[in-house]
Amino acid sequence: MRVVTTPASPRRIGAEDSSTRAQLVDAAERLMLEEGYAAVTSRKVAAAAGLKPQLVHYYFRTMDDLYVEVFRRRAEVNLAKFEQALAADGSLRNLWKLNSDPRGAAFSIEFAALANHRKEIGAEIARYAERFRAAQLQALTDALGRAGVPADQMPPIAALLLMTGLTQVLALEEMLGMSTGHDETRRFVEGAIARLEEG
Amino acid sequence: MRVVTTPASPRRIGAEDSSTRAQLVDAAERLMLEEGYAAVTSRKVAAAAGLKPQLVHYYFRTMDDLYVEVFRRRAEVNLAKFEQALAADGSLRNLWKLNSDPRGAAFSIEFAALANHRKEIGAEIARYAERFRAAQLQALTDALGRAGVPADQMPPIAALLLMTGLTQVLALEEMLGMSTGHDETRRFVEGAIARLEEG
DNA sequence: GTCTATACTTCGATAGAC
DNA sequence: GTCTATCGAAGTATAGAC
Repeated sequence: MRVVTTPASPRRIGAEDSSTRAQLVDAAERLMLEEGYAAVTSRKVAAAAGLKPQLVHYYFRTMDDLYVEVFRRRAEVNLAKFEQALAADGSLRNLWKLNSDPRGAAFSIEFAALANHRKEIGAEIARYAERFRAAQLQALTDALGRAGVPADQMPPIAALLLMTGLTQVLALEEMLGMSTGHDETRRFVEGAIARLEEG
Repeated sequence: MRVVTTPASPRRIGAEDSSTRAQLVDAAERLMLEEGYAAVTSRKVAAAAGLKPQLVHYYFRTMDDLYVEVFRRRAEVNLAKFEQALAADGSLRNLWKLNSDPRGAAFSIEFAALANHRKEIGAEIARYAERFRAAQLQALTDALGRAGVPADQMPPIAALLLMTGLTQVLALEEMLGMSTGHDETRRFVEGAIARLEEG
């Protein structure tokens, strides 16, 4: 399926499979990680890609369109990787490990801030978040079931939200240079998982 | 104690107790919540306060100085309120309730994004986060002790990070319009707290 | 102590040339 | 299908008038 955005303006837009366009998305992604979304301006993106600033507006009608594209591309890759890793090993331990990867924390924060006041970007993020949620919930429900944990004692959705929140807060604090209690908490969670899966 | 920022420039800066200055901080806070940090520009802040744009730079040497002031003022108020509420009722139930307040989630996200690439702001946030952490950890350690939960079975720091993460993820998802499983998770946590405190 | 006039940079976006 | 010349608006910051 191919979603065609309504051409509110008569202005022409470059082809989606252009390699120049891909270079711009790459540069925007790098900038977003290194300096935050406020630094992702048409001029800086172009400079980082070694291109002229006007090209950004040839390939993307607005800067928001570029932000959405950066998010979408990265999200698709992440989701695919995640589903593949879970298919290979659906254990609680692996689910926790996959969630603990702090790469992408900076990314999440930038987009959360963007979503905060850019309706279209918020909707795009919510769509992907729901897909992640569904995939993770299925995996966690299966894993808890195998470990013999009754759903009324620990509802899978509660376990999932607890795990998601914990990994997010750990990543955020590490970005701020805070680490007190992190190791102890990780040991606690990993111990609990080991006990669940081994007996 | 009065911290004097080094006058790297000879430019004069307005008095800290000026009411005009306070109006600017108010306006900046409002803008930050409504439109995000990227919308907190000297012109917009001034317009929202009904003042001239140049006044922003009279009272704040840089925009970052203004951001830090917005954060600091709000953080001090929050911390004082929190400590007061905990002194009146230090139960687990109240600790959970205080953390569940979603007001300020937008605020946290904006500043997390800012901290991501503004060293000075990150340091300021980390300072306050450490103070919050210490106050909460003390309260939670006491409450878990009263409930008879052994520390090696549920380390207070792990419980705190789990609770903090959960409330953050719930607030963030609600901002995005997601709410699946939230009620069920809240019921689960509140049930667990009730069981702990009632026997 | 308070505010304004002004400089100069960077922004997003479009119309039109190749 | 691809890129450039150019515009008007908005950005931060300073020097100097009251």
